[in-house]
Amino acid sequence: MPPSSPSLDSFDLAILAILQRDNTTPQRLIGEAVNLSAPAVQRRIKRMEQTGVVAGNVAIIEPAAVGQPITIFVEVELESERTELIDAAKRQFSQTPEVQQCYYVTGEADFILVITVADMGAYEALTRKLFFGSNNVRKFRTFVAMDRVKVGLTVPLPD
Amino acid sequence: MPPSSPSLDSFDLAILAILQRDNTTPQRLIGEAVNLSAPAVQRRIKRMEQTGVVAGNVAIIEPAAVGQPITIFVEVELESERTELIDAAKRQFSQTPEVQQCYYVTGEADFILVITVADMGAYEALTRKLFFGSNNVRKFRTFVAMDRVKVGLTVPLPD
DNA sequence: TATCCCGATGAAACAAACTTGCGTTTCGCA
DNA sequence: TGCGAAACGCAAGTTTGTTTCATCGGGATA
Repeated sequence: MPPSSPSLDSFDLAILAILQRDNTTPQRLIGEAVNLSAPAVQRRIKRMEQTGVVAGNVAIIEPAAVGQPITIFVEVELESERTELIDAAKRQFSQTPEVQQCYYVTGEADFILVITVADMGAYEALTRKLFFGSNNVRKFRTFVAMDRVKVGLTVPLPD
Repeated sequence: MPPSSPSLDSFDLAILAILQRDNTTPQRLIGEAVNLSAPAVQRRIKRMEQTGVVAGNVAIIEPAAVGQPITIFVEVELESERTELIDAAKRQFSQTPEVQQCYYVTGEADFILVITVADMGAYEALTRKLFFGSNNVRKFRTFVAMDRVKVGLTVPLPD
């Protein structure tokens, strides 16, 4: 459980705006941009990492470059919404590497998945494993991405 | 346009696996993990960044910590699929900060959006701007995320 | 088979960035 | 007015990133 965050001031937000665009930016440059010394920047970053405001620092890999050029969305509807079955589904989706993102949602579906695969054959095999293999999936709808218009985990920051 | 990548060997893939989990890992440690010297690691990373295999280095921000606790999926169906209108929609979605991800897809919808907002009021306002404001949106379906089961841009890497 | 060339490597030197300690300032509150 | 907590900047120390350079194969060619 992340420690509660004591709320962020405008310095923190300005720092976050930079880091979520490029976290290799030197603290010195960040400092110049926000009018703070490098150590001050460093302390704030450290605090936000410890409190969970910054959830991670990662390199973004181009899927096509590593043989996973196809992105697919799937809406999954379950037969039963018993808690244990929901949890079992969450667990299975989480453990599947091809499932890049998984959300439990309200509405006409129960889950929405973002899946990354090498080709449609791989997707077909995955559906067999994840959906047909489970007798708790009532149905699922597939959307193949023709264009990844905007991709990222960037969050809009308040002013 | 990213320069073509000459294909990656097992060293590159091992390095990528580490970086997409934590890109603050020192090159020295990466070197130990993959049996390479730090300079060798550094050259490979640099090359992969230049060829576009590594598309970015970013901090992941917890949306709830910056006042955007609600994640919403939207399937958007357009009235017309004329190229210019598609492109106009792509442009508008790309420019909207609350639209974190946008995909142009095949199937029963034209676009799938991942949206981040502070509350349902903000979402309602956004729908007015993006969908009702445009007379090219035939309909849209909303899915509110109750649980962000798995989030990230991690790509499965070949062995 | 010998030779040349190319690309990648590791060791070491170097530069840059990160991190810590410390004295000072600021600000809220008694 | 005085006290304490929190944050600051500076400067020193440490770690990390980067460049240089000599060397090591692997392949193509003669």
